[in-house]
Amino acid sequence: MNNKVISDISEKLREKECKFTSRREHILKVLLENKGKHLCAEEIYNLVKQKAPDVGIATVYRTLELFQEFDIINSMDFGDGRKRYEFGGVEGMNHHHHHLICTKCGAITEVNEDLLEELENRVSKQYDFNITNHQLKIFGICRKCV
Amino acid sequence: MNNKVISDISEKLREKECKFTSRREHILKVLLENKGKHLCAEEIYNLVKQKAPDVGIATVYRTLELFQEFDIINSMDFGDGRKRYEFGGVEGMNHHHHHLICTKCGAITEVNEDLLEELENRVSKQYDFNITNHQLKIFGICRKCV
DNA sequence: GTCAGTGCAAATCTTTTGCATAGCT
DNA sequence: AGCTATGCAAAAGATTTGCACTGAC
Repeated sequence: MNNKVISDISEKLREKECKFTSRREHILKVLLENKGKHLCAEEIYNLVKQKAPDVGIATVYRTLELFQEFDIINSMDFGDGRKRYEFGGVEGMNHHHHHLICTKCGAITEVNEDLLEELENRVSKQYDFNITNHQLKIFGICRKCV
Repeated sequence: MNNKVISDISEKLREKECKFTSRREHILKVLLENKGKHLCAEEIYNLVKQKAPDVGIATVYRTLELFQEFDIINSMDFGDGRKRYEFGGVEGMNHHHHHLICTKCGAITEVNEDLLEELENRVSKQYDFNITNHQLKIFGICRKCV
C-alpha cells in the first residue's frame, strides 16, 4: 500500500522536474511509517540516519520544505519551539485535521473526522473567504491526567 | 476603559508577589493598543522602545512569558518562525479565538464568535477529554486576493 | 556532460540565560 | 536590607545558506 503511495509521489515530483532520490525516499518512508506521530526535523533526521547514515540535516530540512510545497506533508507547531511534520495524504486534501493537546502530559491525540463543514460554510460566506484548509488545536486535560 | 483593565492586571500580579513595574505597564499598554494585531516580540520591543528607550528585548520576552502564565495574553504561531502575541482578556477566558489566514497576502482576520461549542461537546465526550481552550486557523484566499 | 541534489560548516534568526546592577517595599 | 526586575552580552537552539562535490538522467 505504501508502495503505491511512494510511486505516486515519485511521479508527482518528476512531473515538476524534481528528482525522487534515495534520500528523499528514505525521508518519505520515515514519514509514512510514523503517521500520526508529528515528528520534528531532528527526529526525522535521526530515523533516516539509521537507514542512510550519511544524510545531512540540511537535506532533511530541504526535503521537508519540498514536500510541503507539493502538499505531501503538513507542518504544525505545538508550542515547543520546533516545527512538527505529518504525512498529508496523496491527494493533498488534508482537510480532516484536528488535534487534542493535553496541557499536562503533552500527549497529542488525532481526531480524524472533519467536524467543521457547517462552520466553514458560514465563515466562508460571512467573510467572503475562499477556504482551502484549516487546523484545529483543542487544549485540555486528557483522560490519563485527570 | 483600559485603565480598569490595567489596574485589574496590576492587582492580579501583585497578588502573586509579582511587581507591576513601569516596564511591564508599557508592554501591557502596547498589547492593549494593538488588540487583534498579533505582534511578535520584536515588534512589541520596538513599540515599547518609543516610550521607554532603554528597555532590553530580554525584558520583553520575560514579560511576555509572565503575562502568558497569568493568562493575560495568548501566543500563537502563523508559520513565519516567530511567536505572535495577543491580548487575551481580563477573565483569562479566551475561548473565542479563530483566525482566517490568507495564504496569498498573509492577512489575518479575526473571527470573534465562538462557533465550536457543539463540536467541543461531542469531542469532549467521545475522547473523554477535558477541554480548556482551542485554536482554529482557517487557511484560504481572502476577498482582496481572489 | 549537465544540472539538480547533497554534506558540511558557517551563518542567521529567534529566544533564553548568566550576571552584575538598579529599583521597589 | 532583601528580593525581584532589568540591561547587556553571551549562549542556545532551530533552521537556512554558501560552496564544492556527487550522482541521476
